[in-house]
Amino acid sequence: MTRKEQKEERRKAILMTALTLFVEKGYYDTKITDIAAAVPMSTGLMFHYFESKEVLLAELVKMGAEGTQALSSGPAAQAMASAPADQYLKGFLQQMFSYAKEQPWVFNMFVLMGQVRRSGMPEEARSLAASVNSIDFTAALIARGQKDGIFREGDPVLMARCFWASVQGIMEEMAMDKEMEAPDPEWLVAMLRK
Amino acid sequence: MTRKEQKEERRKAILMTALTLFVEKGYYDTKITDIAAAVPMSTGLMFHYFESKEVLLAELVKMGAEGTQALSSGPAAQAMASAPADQYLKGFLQQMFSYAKEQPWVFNMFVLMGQVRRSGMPEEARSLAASVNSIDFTAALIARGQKDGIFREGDPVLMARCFWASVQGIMEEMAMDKEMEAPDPEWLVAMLRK
DNA sequence: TTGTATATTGAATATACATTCAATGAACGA
DNA sequence: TCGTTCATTGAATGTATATTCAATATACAA
Repeated sequence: MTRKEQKEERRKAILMTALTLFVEKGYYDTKITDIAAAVPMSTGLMFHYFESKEVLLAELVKMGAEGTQALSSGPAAQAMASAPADQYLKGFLQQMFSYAKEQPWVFNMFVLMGQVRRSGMPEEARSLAASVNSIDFTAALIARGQKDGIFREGDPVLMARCFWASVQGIMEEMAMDKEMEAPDPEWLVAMLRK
Repeated sequence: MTRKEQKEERRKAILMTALTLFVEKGYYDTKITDIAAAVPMSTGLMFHYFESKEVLLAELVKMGAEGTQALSSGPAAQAMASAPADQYLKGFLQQMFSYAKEQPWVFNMFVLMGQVRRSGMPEEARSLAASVNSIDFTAALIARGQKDGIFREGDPVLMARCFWASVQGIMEEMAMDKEMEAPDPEWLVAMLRK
């Protein structure tokens, strides 16, 4: 393995460790030394890999943004084009909730993105996260569901915002209590149903 | 007005200012100087009224806890005993959402309580907020709704947690975007309906 | 093998804030 | 009116922790 690959690995290890801690304890409560100790590595070395804590967060958010981008253009987006709106959303949630245990980082990333977008966090990360827009996509989906007569009336954008805000709330709850069971995705989709 | 009353007034002003800022910018991003400037008052004077930032937060959380307590034992609780479960929950949400504009502090308090309970925050406040338990109350309500055949099957406790987590998510969204319209409470109650 | 670049460490430094404090002003009781 | 107590200020201090740095070890290339 080349030196560059090694470094890349190490960076990933730091990113994943930080992600976990940020979601578990919050950004401000997670000290650089906490991350370093968890990786593990010396405090000083952290700055060989990331120039600051803010940049580390921004990097995570960038990953999250790219992932989200990929999701809404990749094969999943194709599936959406064909599947009924309610089925698509249920499938998405099913996936995300099961990730909570199998691929915690995907789940944590989702939670972090939401947190960064909302609560007080460094501005760069904030605006990066805010630029990710799953609302328009979902609103379009909801509008289609309304045309098909399966979703209730109402402003699709507002409905989409409420839908994701609810998902966010539940995921944060799950993140803070690892024992908590996932909800039935149908409960959430029922918010939208006629 | 007596000296003591004056002091009490001033304390309340600080508490309300802090509440707003904590919800708008987050606890850690809100500096003592920000609160002082917003009240307005000198930085040093803050400590004449509250011995520390943590205590200030704890005080707010205590208020919130008492308020919640009052809610679940006061006249509202009586109403609940008689009203159908779905009607009760819808009424509660209706109230809370309309407070967002008329009595922002009630709304903000609700948001703050949820945030403190979850994300990384000083331990004293955390445990205070965690001690407030609206879950059991709601779970009982849901169980009754299930008996009456209006709510879907499922663990009432899990359903209650998901319900409040969703409400929390939506309220945080509303808190960060003051322009956002409130959802129709029915959307949320629909999570529970059969 | 040797020299150069990179990785690693932990202690030293810098900084951002919370908190303290000495001084001043305003109210209030005697 | 005078003295005592509380309110208020802004600058000084203390502290936590992010960040830097000089020193050392390790890998790699020639």
